[in-house]
Amino acid sequence: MPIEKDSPQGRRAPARRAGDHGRYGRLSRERVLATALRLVDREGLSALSMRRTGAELGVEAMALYRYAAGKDALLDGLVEALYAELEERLAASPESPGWRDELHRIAAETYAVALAHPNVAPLLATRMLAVPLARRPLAVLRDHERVLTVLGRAGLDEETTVMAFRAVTGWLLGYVLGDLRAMVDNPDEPDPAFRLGLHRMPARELPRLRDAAPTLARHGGPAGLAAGLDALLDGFTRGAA
Amino acid sequence: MPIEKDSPQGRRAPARRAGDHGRYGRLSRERVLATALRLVDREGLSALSMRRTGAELGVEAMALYRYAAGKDALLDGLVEALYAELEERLAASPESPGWRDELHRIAAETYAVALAHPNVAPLLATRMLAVPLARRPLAVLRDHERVLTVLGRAGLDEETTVMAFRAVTGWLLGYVLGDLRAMVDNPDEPDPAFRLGLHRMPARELPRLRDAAPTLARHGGPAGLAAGLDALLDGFTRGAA
DNA sequence: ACCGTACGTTTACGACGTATATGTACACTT
DNA sequence: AAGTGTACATATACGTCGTAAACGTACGGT
Repeated sequence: MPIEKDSPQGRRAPARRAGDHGRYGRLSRERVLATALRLVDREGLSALSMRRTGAELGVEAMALYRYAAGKDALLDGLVEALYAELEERLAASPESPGWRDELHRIAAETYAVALAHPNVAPLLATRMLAVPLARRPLAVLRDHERVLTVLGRAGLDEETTVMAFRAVTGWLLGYVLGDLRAMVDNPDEPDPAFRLGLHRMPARELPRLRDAAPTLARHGGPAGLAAGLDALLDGFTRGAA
Repeated sequence: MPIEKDSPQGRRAPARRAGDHGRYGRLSRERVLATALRLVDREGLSALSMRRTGAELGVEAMALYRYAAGKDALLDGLVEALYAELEERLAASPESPGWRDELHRIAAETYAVALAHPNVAPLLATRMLAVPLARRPLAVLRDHERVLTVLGRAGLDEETTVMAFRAVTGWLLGYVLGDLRAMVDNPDEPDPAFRLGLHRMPARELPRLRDAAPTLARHGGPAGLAAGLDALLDGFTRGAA
C-alpha cells in the first residue's frame, strides 16, 4: 500500500473511497470466479487468496464475501466454473447416438477442460469429492445425471449401472490427475535419463521402473484415457450381458 | 503461552529453556511425521501447521525445520508415511502366486491404508502426483516397481504394461478418493431422502440421479474396487493375448 | 580445558482469512 | 423534492500462519 491512504486533505484524483463502487464497474459472482480462475491458471493454487483476487479486481478482499461465503466457497466456485465450461463444450458438439461413443465424448471433453486448467484439477479431488452428493454445484450434478443417463442406454441393471458410474468417474478423475502433470523433472535436458531425473533414483533397486520410466514419462493423452474407458466398459457390460 | 516465560529469577520446575532439548527426548524425522499424521487423522488437514505440530511434540515450530525442509516437505512426508504403512501391510501377508491375485492384494491393502487415514488421502492427488516421478519418496517408487513387476508376469509388451500401470494406479486413486468420504449429508437423519440432502436437489431436472442417489451414497467398498480392477485387467490382457 | 557442531529457542516480518463496524450512492417512496 | 432503506464496498482489527536470521546451550572429541 503506497502512501496515499486517503488522507484527510485527500481525494487525490482516482483515490477510491468507501461507497465508490470501484472504477471497473460492479462486481458479480461470474466476474469474481473468472478472475480467480485466471489467477490460478496463471500462478497456481497457492497464489489464490482473497486479498489477491480482490486486488486483481481493483477491490478490497472483503468485497468478495458478498459473492462467495469465504475462501472455501471460492474454491468450490472454481470447480463450478470448470463444470460450466464442460457443459459449454458438450453443448457445442452434437451428441453421439451410441452410448459408448457418447461416454467417450464426455470423457474426452472432461479431459480437455482439465488440461486447460491443470492447476484447478486437484480441486476435483480435494473439494468436489469432499462435498456430499446433494450439495455439489448444479453443473456437477447435471454432469452426473448425464453420465447416468447415458449408462442407462447400455441396458444394465441399477446396481451395475451405479458400479459402472463409479468406475467411469473414478477412472476419469484418476487418469486426469495422473496424466496432467508431466512426470518430467527438467524439460530442457536432452539426455532422457537426466531429463527425467533418473540419476536421482536408486536404479539398482528399481530396475523395472528404470526401464519403464521413459515410456511412463510420456503422457498417455486422450488415447490412454479412451483405452482404459473401453476396458472398463467391456468389463461391466460383459458381466451383465 | 502462560505467564511463566522464564523470568530472570526463573527456572520454575519444568520450564524449558534454549538448549534444553525438550522434556520428551530428542526429535527425529519419524517422530515428527508420526505426530503430524496423528494430528491430521484427528483434526483434518487444515489443522496441520508447523506451530501446532511443534506444540504436539512439546517443541517450538522452528525445531521441525531440521527434519522437514518446510511445510510442503512435511506434507510430502505424510505421503511417505502412508506408503511406509502400505509396505508394512504388504510384508505382513504372503505374496499371492498369481499376478492377478497379487494385484488385488495390493489394491486392497492400498484401499485399507487410505481408509485408515482418510484425511491424508487427498494428498496423494495434490502432492504425490505433482512431484516428478524420480523425485517421489522411495516408498512410493518401490510401490510403482512392485506394480510394474507384477504386471510383467501377465506377459504384456512394454507399451501395454505401461498403459495398464497407468490404468491400475489411476483407477485405484480415483476410486479411493471417491469412495472414502461418505456422500451423506446428515448421517443421523432416518429418512433416506433427508439423510442424503436430496430435498436440496432440484429433483425434477435430475430424475436419474434422484433414483440412483441411495445406491450411490452407499460405499462401493473393496468389492467395487476389485470389480473395476478386474474389468480393467480383462480389457488390457484380452487386447494383448 | 577448549572448541566445534548438533539441536532447539527467540524474535521478527509479511501475508493470510475473516468478524465487525462504517461509509456512500442509488432506487424507492411520499 | 426530500427522505429513507438497502445494496455494495471499504476500514480496521485480531489471531494464525510459514519461515528467515540470530542466538543459546549441551555434548563429544581433542
